[in-house]
Amino acid sequence: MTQIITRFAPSPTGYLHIGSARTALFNWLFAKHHGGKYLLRIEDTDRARSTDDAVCAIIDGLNWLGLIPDEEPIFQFQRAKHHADMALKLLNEGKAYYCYCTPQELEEMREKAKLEGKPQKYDGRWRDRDPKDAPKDIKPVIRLKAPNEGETILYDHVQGLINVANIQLDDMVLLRGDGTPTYMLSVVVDDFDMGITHVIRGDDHLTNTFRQIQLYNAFGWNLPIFGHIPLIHGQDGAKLSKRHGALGVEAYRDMGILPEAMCNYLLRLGWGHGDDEIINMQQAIKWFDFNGIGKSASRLDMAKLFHINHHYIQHKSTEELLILLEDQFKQTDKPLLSHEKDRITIGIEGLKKRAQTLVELAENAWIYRDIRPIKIENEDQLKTIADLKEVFSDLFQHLSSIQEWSHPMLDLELKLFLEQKGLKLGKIGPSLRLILTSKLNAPSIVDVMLALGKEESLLRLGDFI
RNA sequence: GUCCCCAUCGUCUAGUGGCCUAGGACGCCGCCCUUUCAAGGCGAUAACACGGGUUCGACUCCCGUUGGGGACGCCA
Repeated sequence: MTQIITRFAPSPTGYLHIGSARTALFNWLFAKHHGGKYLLRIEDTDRARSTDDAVCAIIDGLNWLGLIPDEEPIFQFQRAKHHADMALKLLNEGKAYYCYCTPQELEEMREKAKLEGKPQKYDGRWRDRDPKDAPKDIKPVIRLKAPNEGETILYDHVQGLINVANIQLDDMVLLRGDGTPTYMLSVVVDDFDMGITHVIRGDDHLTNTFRQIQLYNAFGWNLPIFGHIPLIHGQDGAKLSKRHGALGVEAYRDMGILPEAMCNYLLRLGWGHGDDEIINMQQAIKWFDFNGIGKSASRLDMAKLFHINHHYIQHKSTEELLILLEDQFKQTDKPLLSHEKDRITIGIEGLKKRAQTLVELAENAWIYRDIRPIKIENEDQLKTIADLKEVFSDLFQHLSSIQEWSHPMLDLELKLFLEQKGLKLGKIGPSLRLILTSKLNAPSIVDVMLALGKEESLLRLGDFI
């Protein structure tokens, strides 16, 4: 049995698109599931649009998700010479021909076809024409002499059996006028040379596949197995675009999404395994296969992504979370100090259950950083605090006398204090929380005091009496 | 316009002819817990696009309609 080899083949014209990321994930999982190899090929044959930045962005994105290829990436453009030779080979074998059409002619052809209600395609006018008729001033392209009757059949492992009448497919360009190979040619030659056994890619390539099959046939090569996965749409069901929100995976990383949450979410978008929702990568490798892939397009749902992210945050260890937090804070101008880390370590439980993203976690964690004196802008809040000044002064004394700064003790002493004063926590709670954290919404007061420690708690309280 | 694909709660999905009074998850709503915000617990609402067949029996198979999507480049 031959080893299974899959590939992810993005064109480096921008960030790693969220849909592409899922394609990469599926290829990676499929390969791992079958004990095969997953390769990366950068399709940079469009020299005008390909950039090094995009290559970096894509590789960064894949690394972030943990989708590391099993071999060094292949850059398609470096193989252009070989691709061109393969086109020439077909030409010599009479399976391809020179076409001298101008772009204008092609344009007219399409216009005409549209008006007549015919498929928009090249009409093959140079297919059997004598090259002696060739205009001298035009650099010809090489086109495949594709069959113009019968049909091309694809057994797609996701979509099932599909066939297209060859009359619908025109003689595609293999080599451009400037001698560079087109995508269609490069893909087929590379997939063949790389020994790709399974081509898993987006639905948008489905029609290309029929042309590519014709090329495989012209070369006399065996077909790989194809699986075309449905596209990801925006909330409104239309093709995912900028107005639907973030497209690049790096934007999700910047939002504070965990890579494992991203993978889990992407995995469940278009693939299912019974009622399972939270699936780690080990489990996914065990379960992933064509049969779980759905046939219909799915919509991106941020709420669910956030929910899954929340789940993964809850299950991170304190150590891991602290590293992630340090990372978050590196992006601000105040790196995390060691005593701040100590406070956060104590308060982490209260923080993380309130965070759906790392960004939120970091924002919430600010209450445990050095932010004295606490700034409160709201006049009403300041007034309420001022009105309670005596109570807080007494509370300061009360807390100062506590020897054991522990959760049960603080809980007890706070209750005791309120009882003595004949107060409900509702009366002073909001103000106290403001004094300690500057926020109206935060973890419980006892948790906050515990994490801050006695000294800092009293200092913050002292600032307001 | 031509060709191709798709169609279960708002969303992601389970369901492969009888296990379906259609299951789970997210969201939404309600209740409980609660010093706030969360988290958590409990509960509710909610779907087989439509019309024909096939069959003893269709969410499941077939055909059509409608709706949605994709592809029609010397882009990838």
